[in-house]
Amino acid sequence: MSASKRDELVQSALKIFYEGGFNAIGMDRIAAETGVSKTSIYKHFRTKDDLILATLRLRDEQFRNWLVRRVEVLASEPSLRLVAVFDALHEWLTEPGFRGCMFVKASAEFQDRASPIHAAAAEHKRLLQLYLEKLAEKAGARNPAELALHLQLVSEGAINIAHLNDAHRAADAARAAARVLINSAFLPAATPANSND
Amino acid sequence: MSASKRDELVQSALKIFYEGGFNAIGMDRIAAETGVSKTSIYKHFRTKDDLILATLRLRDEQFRNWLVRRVEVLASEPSLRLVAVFDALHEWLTEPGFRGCMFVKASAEFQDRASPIHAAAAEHKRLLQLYLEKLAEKAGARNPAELALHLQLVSEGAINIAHLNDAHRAADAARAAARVLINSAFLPAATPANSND
DNA sequence: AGTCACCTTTACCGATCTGTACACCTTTCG
DNA sequence: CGAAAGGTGTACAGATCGGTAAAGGTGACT
Repeated sequence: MSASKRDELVQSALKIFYEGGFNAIGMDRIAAETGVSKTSIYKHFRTKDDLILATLRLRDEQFRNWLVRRVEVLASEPSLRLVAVFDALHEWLTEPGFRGCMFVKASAEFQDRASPIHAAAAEHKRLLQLYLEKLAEKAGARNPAELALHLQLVSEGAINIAHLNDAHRAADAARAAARVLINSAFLPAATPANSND
Repeated sequence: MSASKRDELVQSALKIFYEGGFNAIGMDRIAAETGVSKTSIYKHFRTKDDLILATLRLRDEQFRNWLVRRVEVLASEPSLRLVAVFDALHEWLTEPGFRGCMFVKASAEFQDRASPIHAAAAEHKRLLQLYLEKLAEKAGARNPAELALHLQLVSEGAINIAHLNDAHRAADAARAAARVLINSAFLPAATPANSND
């Protein structure tokens, strides 16, 4: 009972924070829109930051699960899954309710590096990078860690630009740029991308 | 007098907002840290949003000027200037005071598409894209608009990841990924990146 | 010297913020 | 049927939010 109620609360809070921002949304609004009284909310979470952390944990879990499963469905061969990541990304960016990355927003509103919220956002990005790295590894990339980071830069950029300008254009461009980077990472060291001066 | 005082105020507010966030910083704090009384601030700006808009305009001007001049110094040939953009970016990302992109933060805290602040952030990104497009055009890229967008995705992603994780790694990776994308954009259509299904 | 325009300080407004005290109601168990 | 227990809404506290009114200072120009 209490556990599932709590999950519902976090799920609702997630949506409200995502659409309205963390600082801009007050606990009164959370209580009003979730139907859970403020007193009860503070029974489950000692502070607002704790509630925000819980929503971020849920978001991290939901998003990564969604991405992994979507990629599994879209492509079965390891070499194709890297591209499939950007097909899944395309789907997300062009969704009607798309409002940017929740963790980017969280890190924008809680800049203090000591804040657990900032740390949670950083951790989410690290986990995504790790996922890409594993995909690149299975696909047999020359340098999986490097390719993963390159792809993450493109995907993060696409998320931001999609939020500010044309989402379709950004999503298409991300897919195209990713293809170029992926191809280059499998070529027999034709273009040494990491040549320093 | 009034004009330069105003500029000083905006300059100081820019720094304070950049380090503390827009919603988190109150006007009392702006008044206290700038030494300008709240009454005087509201003589120059009717609302807090107006002050924020002024800081964003200043930031846009300063950043684009800095980037253009830095690229001019770092490379004289058009074909090399595209790479130089990422050398300049590297310098910025690894600065001690780097705290992410101010416009990303602004758009994160003011998500409403009707907000002039959101629009200002979008405009900034559009202007940067235009600058990259002009560079790509002068360098003789096959598809300047597409290359510019690809490079912007990488650069935006690097700004975000640098803010959350290792800045040096992100900056290096951005430079490497940019080189790959630039090289590919000058090859005689060997890898058609924009091939749709 | 006197006047005027501007800037500052101080105090304040109503609204909203996070977080809490307390009385109430429901549920469960004896 | 009654009583202990725990979740519920109301109402509130203390602080801070954006924004303003009014009075006191300060300097420049005539």
